[in-house]
Amino acid sequence: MNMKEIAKMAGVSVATVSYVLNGTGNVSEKKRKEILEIVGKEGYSPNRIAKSLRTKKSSTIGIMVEDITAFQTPRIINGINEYAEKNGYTVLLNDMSFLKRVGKNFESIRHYGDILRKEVELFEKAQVDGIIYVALHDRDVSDLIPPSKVPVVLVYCYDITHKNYCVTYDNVDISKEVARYFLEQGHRGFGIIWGSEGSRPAQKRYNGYIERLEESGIKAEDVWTFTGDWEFESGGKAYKEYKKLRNRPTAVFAMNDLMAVGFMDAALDDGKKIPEDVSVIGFDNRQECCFTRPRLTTVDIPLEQMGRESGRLLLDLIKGQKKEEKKIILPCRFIEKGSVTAFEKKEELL
Amino acid sequence: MNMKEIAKMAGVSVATVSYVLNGTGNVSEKKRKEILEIVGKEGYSPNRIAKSLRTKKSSTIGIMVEDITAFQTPRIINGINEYAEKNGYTVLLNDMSFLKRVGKNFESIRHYGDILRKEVELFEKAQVDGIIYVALHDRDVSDLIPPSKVPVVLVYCYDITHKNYCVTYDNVDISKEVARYFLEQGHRGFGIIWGSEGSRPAQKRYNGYIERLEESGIKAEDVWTFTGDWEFESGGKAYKEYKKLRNRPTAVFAMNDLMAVGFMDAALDDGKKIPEDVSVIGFDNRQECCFTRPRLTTVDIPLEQMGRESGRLLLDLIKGQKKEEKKIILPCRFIEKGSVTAFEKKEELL
DNA sequence: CTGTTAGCGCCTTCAA
DNA sequence: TTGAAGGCGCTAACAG
Repeated sequence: MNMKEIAKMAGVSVATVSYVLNGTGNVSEKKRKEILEIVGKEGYSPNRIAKSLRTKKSSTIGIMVEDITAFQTPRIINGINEYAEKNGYTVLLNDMSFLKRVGKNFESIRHYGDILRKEVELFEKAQVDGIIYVALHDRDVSDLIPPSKVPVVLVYCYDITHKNYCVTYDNVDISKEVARYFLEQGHRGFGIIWGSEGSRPAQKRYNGYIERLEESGIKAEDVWTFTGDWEFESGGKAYKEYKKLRNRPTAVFAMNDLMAVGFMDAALDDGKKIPEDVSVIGFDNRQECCFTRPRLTTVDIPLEQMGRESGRLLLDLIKGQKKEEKKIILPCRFIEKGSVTAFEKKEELL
Repeated sequence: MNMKEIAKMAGVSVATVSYVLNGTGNVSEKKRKEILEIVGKEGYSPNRIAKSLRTKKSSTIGIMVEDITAFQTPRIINGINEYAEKNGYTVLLNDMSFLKRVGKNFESIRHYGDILRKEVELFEKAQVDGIIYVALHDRDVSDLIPPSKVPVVLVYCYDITHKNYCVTYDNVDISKEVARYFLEQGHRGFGIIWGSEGSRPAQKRYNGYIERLEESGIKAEDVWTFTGDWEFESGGKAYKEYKKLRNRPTAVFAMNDLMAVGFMDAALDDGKKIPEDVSVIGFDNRQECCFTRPRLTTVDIPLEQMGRESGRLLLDLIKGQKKEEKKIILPCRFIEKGSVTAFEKKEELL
């Protein structure tokens, strides 16, 4: 079934059918209805390939994901896909499987420039109208993504050169929220387990946490700090250091769930009670950590929403809209579970 | 840059260029080289859209996933994508987000026939050469997937009518392996927590488990059985029943990780020690369960491999190969962790 | 061995 | 308001 046949059935020319279907041109209401009826009855819809060839638009966007098995990726794809489909776009997926290739050594992804170039080319050959790049780890990816003829939006990463559009989440406010929550529960001794050194998200989480604590009169130098590397094992190392302290904080904010669970695991192995002896809050709301005992209080990143917003941004860019702001920042959500104890006699502790 | 320009530069006709690029037709070695050199220098590659329009082949396969946030989906996509890309195919993704729509009530997916039809049509319009359908839950999906003009392969589900090709994993052998492992560790009292009634995978897991136990002289009627519904909560219910038993088995095989963890959680809440008081084995190797205390001994499903094999099968079908066998069954892998105790004096227990 | 040419299905300019 | 016709880039007869 093609336009020619529809036109014949309706007794009009293909042009008229095209006008009706695309809402271009002026067609009398009568013919319009006749044509639409036939189109409906026949279940006809234009051949996208032919249309693309003609219009140089494919109504297709490409999603490049650094690794689809990374915890954040599926929810982000979910958001993108939802938005794209709702707007008549189809999604091409490309998974670069970087976890297998580089393990945890994210920086070495830089050496895979040829793969990235190849994938972008692949997408361009497939005539995608735009590209969304979903990172494996929240980090600076400036100059990583090769220049492309079509618009590009980055998700779950950032670009210090501000050359690229990116969609990310807010670290500062939610870290303040974490501090506030600890304070509200009556905690007065605080610790923080850093992600890797030099990480911007880590710096922001630190800043937010400390700022809120300082508001309540707690000094930054009184906050116990341990620098980890985002991995489970460094949570255990953090606990070893924690144990050496004279005044052990009752409230520990780990900058991600893996370190939080590593810390908890080591503490439990050591016979400590959680949350009674030490309370812990994580970050990421990873599925891996949803059945720990106690359940980990944590922070959920708005991944679906990041997906949707990146889709929206990309489609706007495709339509030629100019965007002043290169960065979209979405708020996180605090997830209260069971890894923080509440002190009843809050006043006494002050 | 198009073929015409390349042809002009090489002083030949477009047909010759096409012949060279596609390896069709006979072209003199000399012209061949000249053309390839120019193509290489210009970084030219044929427009896929135009090619598709002409050949009615898109070198694209569509993946329909019932839900990309289901635990098995990303690894399956990973396998498909890897195989497809290696063979020059591009992947279109379509996520139907059924978890949001139907929750755990998988059977009601049947009522979403219109969505399925729409998605298949969408893929057909996009001219995919074949479709892979990835289910949310391992169940019978016969007559669920609307007929399509292109080959279809189902993954992580089955079709009792044998109309469709499907790729799945072996339940029987691995369940025997579970029983064997318990026996080897010296266990002599056994239990099993069923998935939902009427589930084929559950029946097979039961059969394998029991068969191996019977080989060692344990009678089926002596195996404590509880019927759950695959969910976390039913693990807790199972524990309540378990507690009422006079002769409590030391070895419990839960047919999935969620029920296993639900059981463990209830047991731990009740002051029991795991694995000392009761040992547990799960099924699925879900990420959600990787940080329980103790770590859950379980069964890993070969998801990436299922993805790769479904890709291979689909591409073979696209090329017109006839396949005798409608079903590909891949073996699972036993994952030994810490939720099973070993009795030292195994002989005495016999 | 190589070139000419007729479409694939659609959009869009131009003319009526 | 409508229709005729060219062409998007490519493939594959067919002719030479």
